[in-house]
Amino acid sequence: MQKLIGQLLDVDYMMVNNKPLLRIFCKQKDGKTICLLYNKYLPYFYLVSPEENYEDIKKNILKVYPNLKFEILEKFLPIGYNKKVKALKIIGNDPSKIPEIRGLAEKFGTCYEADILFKYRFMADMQLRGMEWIEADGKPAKTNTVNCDCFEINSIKKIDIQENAPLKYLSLDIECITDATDRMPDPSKDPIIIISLCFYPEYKNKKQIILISKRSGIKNENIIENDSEEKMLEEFINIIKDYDPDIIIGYNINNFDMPYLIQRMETLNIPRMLGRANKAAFLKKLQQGYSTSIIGRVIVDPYEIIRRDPWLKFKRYDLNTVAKEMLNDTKIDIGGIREIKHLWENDINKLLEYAGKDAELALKLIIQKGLLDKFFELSKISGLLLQDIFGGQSQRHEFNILSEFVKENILMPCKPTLKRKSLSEDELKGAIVFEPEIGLHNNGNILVLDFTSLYPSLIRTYNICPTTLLLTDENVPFYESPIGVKFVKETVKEGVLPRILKKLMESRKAVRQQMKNTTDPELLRILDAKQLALKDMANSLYGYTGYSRSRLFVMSIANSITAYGRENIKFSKELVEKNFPVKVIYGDTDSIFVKTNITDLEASNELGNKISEFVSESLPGVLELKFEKIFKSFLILSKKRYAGWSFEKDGDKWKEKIVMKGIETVRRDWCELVGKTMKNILKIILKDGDIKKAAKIFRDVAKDLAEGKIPLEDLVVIKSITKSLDSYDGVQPHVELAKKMLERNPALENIVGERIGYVIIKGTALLSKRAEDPKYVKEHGLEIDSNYYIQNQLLPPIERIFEVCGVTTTELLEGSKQKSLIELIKKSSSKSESKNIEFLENFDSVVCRGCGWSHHRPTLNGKCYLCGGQLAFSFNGNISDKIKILEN
DNA sequence: TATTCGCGGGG
DNA sequence: GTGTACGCGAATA
Repeated sequence: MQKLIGQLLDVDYMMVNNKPLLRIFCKQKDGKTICLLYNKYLPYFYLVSPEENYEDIKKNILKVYPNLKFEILEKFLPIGYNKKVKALKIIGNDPSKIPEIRGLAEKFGTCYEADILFKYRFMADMQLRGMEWIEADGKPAKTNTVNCDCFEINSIKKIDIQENAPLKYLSLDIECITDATDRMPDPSKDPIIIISLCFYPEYKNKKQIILISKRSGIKNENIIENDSEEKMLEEFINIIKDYDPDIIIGYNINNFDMPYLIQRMETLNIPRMLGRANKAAFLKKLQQGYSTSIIGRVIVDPYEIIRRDPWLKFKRYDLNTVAKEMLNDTKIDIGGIREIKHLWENDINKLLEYAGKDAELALKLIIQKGLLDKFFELSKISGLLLQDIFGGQSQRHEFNILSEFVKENILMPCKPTLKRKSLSEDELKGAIVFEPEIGLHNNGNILVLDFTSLYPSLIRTYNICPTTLLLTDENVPFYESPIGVKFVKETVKEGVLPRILKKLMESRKAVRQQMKNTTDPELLRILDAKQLALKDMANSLYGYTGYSRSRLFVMSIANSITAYGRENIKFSKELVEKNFPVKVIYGDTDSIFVKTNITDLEASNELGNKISEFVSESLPGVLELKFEKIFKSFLILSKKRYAGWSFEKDGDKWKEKIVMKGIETVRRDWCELVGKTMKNILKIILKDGDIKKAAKIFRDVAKDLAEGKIPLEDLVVIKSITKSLDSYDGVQPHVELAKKMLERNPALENIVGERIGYVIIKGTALLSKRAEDPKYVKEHGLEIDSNYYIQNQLLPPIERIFEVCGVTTTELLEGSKQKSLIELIKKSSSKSESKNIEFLENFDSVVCRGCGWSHHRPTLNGKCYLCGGQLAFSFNGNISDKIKILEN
């Protein structure tokens, strides 16, 4: 017997002699992988029915499944306080037979925990967690089913070790060739020609190896030539086995490289032995996309991580853009994807360079940017295995809660079988958003105060949990939510959710404290990832209670949380306004914006702290209203859309910046000019408070546009051709341009998948037909349609900003020295809204004379899209006489 | 205004 | 494998 210590990487099982044998893959401190084998654990679930029925039920089930075992245990139901029941534990042998047995059992009562994955069933019962350390007693075992040292173990338990074992990372990228011109390559026909691999740490002193499927006499020790695609794939499998990575990385690997590799191996009849056990890599087609599992390894897709990270906002998420933004590095330019075939035949070195760089970039993103740090921590905090942490948040909470329920003898419900849309009649009522005082506020600082993690704090304060829900009249102290739902007080029984949150929030506090006491950058990075993971988990638990497919979905609980939230924020608003010479001009969910009559930063800071202290003292439980920052000027357009010039104290210095919420400056369908101009204008309005100057900036841009002084690059809009050109139904500018370009240069041949950048040029044709290639525009000296750029690109996002500052669109455009501009707009017949420019100040909405519908802005043809009736201007509810303008 | 639809990344 | 996405803009009624 020996003591084994390792970090938990993966768990699976195999059937041996009709019993499951668990295989627990762990990483030792020195980086060596071991596999622990455990055969003393069987699958089971619970059935709840009146106790007197259990003997009959057993007999009935045994008739069909004679090998099952039973126990009757005392348990608590998950929903409702103190609901004791006798539950029938049904113990099976083969985990994969459980769904079938459940089907039968469901005839006799309600099943619990009948859809917990076997590996998680085991982990929850043993209180094990993904990426946490375990200690086991075992002796060496021999098996040919696993590719690392194995031990047969008798016991296993979690132990506390902070550090992480060193992991091995392999990044890969494949290249294919196809004859098809209008689709992606097809693994049943089109070969893989290159597999490029990048290692971290190095493999046999190499950072990189590139495999190719033919011999062309390249002399390079990092290139391995093969006689055929089959041989190349076999070599690939050998390298995986030999290097034995823990993490496999690739850009969009989940939805391209992995599914392609696996399907290709299937097509060519190559055993897909990529994992640490004798089990083929497993590919599953989902509704949309794929999921691949490889025993003992984790597949990591930087594309998915980056796209889902709210802090990483880019215009596009292709590897080139992301690498440029995050690494200041780029892909190798081979002049379009259809060049691959040409390079494969004529310039293989260039192609190898290209493939090599792609794998390298994907690896760099993960390693240099520490993208996995947070996920290691999330795995530890939620208990999920690392490979499952990239899915949704609901699974993270589910396992965490299950582990707690196991400790407290509470049954976990099965996932609700999702019926139709309306599971219940009442809906989730959301948070409160105060009606904002629209416009520019710059005559008195605005203080922003936030409830620190509002929903988690509410759950803790009022002991909100399915397990504390008071369903019957009992003589115990309770909290009653504003919608009349009762939860027993923590003095009676602390809820599971409040306890989980307490743990999450208190460890976050501790981690942040620890961060203040360290300067080691490596440690700081890990600690920051940890506190972020803790914050994520705490903040998303509320969402889980209101998620209709949650195992613990109770609408009245989710509604109680938001109701408490509304109550507390309203209470705070009134308290602040009653006790201080201020006015709350806006608030959303967990924040209030307090307008003061002072402009001094230090004085504002003092007042902010005073308000925070005063309100927090009056708030119940762990609720706290924190003073967050000061806005020297604040521009609010509508609910959830504002910009401000913020000041935050950092030590004894003030840090200032422009913050924006709900106001976008980057959008796929906008050219660069739009964002640039917007930022510029907002800066001037907020910092200088000079609206006239801002308006002048706008007019200058308009003027420069008309005079052709704006660089073409700032006017380009880029869109992709996603399918063959004739399969597009409507007319879209980039599609029309692609057609044109093809006509001019038939050698382009395949344009599908290409990104087309276009500008709109002057002319009388339909807008879409006037899309043109910027290069062509330069070469032929064509004139861009400045009117289009003003009306369709600049004006829509910017006019609202000026409008709330009291500048009408008329004024905005009139001051322009380019008098003809207005004329131009008036005459332009394609856009009726342009014709209204002159009269904008005379109406506040556009109403249909037929159905009375109030439109936000005039429609293109001047007719109501609901009933086809004529539109008319309306001011203060009165329909204007100037209908003629529309009809002209 | 509500609701559905389709797409992203990759070769 | 006792399972499986999501969020958003555009189009449509």
